[in-house]
Amino acid sequence: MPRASTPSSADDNPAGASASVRTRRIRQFAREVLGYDGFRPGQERAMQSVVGGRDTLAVLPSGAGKTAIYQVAGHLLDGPVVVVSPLIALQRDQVERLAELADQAGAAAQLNSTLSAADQREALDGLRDGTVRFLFLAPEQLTKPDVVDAVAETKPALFVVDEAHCVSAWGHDFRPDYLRLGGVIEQLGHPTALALTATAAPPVRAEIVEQLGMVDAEIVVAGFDRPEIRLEVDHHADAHGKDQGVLDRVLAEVGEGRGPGIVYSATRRGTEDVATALADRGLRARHYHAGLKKADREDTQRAWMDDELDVVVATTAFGMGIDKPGTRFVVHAEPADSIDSYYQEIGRAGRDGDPALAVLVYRQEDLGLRRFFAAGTPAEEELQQVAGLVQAAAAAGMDDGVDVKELREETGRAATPLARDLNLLEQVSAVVLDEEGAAFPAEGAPSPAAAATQARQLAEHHEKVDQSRVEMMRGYAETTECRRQFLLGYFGEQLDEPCGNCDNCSAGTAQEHPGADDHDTPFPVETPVEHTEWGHGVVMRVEDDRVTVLFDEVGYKTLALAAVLEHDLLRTRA
DNA sequence: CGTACAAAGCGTACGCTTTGTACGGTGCGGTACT
Repeated sequence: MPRASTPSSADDNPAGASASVRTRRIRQFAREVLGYDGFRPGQERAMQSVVGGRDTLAVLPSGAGKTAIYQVAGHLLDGPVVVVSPLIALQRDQVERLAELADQAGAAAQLNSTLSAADQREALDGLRDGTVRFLFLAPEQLTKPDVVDAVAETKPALFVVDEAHCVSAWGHDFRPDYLRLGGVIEQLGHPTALALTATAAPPVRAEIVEQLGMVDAEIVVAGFDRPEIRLEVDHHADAHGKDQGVLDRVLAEVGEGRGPGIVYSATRRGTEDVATALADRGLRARHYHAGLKKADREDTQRAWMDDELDVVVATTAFGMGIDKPGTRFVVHAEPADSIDSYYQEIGRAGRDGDPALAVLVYRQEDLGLRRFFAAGTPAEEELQQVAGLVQAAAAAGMDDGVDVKELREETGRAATPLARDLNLLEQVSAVVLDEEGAAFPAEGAPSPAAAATQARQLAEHHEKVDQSRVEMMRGYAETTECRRQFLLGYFGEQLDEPCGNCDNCSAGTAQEHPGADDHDTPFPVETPVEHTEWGHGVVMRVEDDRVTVLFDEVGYKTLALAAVLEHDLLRTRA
């Protein structure tokens, strides 16, 4: 693999080359190596940005060729490409796909715990000697100093975070190493950073940019609308009627030849019940969730891909990396935790471009579970106790720090909340966690009481935002306006006319309402505003009698326009 | 927050209602044990 060590001309160094030279080389690579005769929306702009050495966040739909964006960089830039990918299965798929192009684009390798120690060493050696151009790994790998050192030595040209919404969705509690990627990028000498995702609402985008420490980031957003997916919501008052409603919907779709499809349920138990009921009625149905044996999960996924199933009934465990273009419907037995999640889940239907259906079978009470998952700000006393124990251990000269196991013995509480407490304290710079997860007081750490206050405030902020995201999900379920206008508005995209392909448009309840350029609206979409109580925000959505604002501190709020005007609640910011 | 299932309460002997309580999702990596 040729790697120019000292670029001799602009042509050898695309990062320093003029935009027109970059354009020429990108197009040449796309045509000759990838076999493209054109680009998908946003794709070339993202390539330009990355090859020009600029940090980039690309929000592009699945199937829009996100992989090609870093392939081109791997080809045109001097240095390897590190790709952070959330699932080992995804890493494996990507390595296999790149292997087909290995001659021109350079070999790819993965680094994870399923490999033997020898294979892990081989991957890093390959990166070092230039035979490996693309290294795929999970964020957890980058908590190991020897991995970071080995990667840093190779002076990577590009640091890619694939499925970058995970930074926001999983970073806070579930997989906190996502929040440490910004530090890793710094340790690597800040190579160009590229974040890729299919769905991210404006606040999620902002968080990705912030957490990764992206500098002057170019944000490319394209192709959000999926007009081929029909949007419907079925309302039910009682639990039994809702269960029946789910079955009826699936039976009708499959019965009339409009399968296969996915049913999403919020609980593992739910997936089993629905799959059993559908199988009893003669459908080829299986359930899928993270509690099943690995072999069963793999076999269900294989059967799904091989057209052996009418329906998979699954929790959110089923999805990322599963791309079946002929999926005809996605039925939700419970609402998702946010419109971000919902849009990603229904986006698995109709990827072939043919008509598809997304139905939310809705009961208001089902939002309770989502509210529960969004809740859980720890008590300040609890945080203070943990911060105090970490400090006391250090003061007593315990060089190994304090780990969750010791905290469990000291406090008698469960490991999960303790790990969450430590992560919160880390985020407010009160403690530092080493690669083994042991906690030490941070340099210049605030007192345990002050740290606890800050950590509680941070958790409270996350909770408010998460709860407001649940509320937006409710808004989608209960709106009588055009559902597609609602969805796209949530992502900051305006659809000027009602879509004509949702239940509200069909029923005639979706009226045309004032858009962004309507001068009668006191607060047009995207107006920065200031609320007397909630502070800074941006108008996301305008209806006849109300306005939805996304506030920095408390997330989404829908306000009655009459009350806003009467009490002067909102002011336009310059 | 809401549900399911168990335990206790009711007021008169087994069947019903009320109260209590546990549980709910996503995956990496490493370790213990076959």
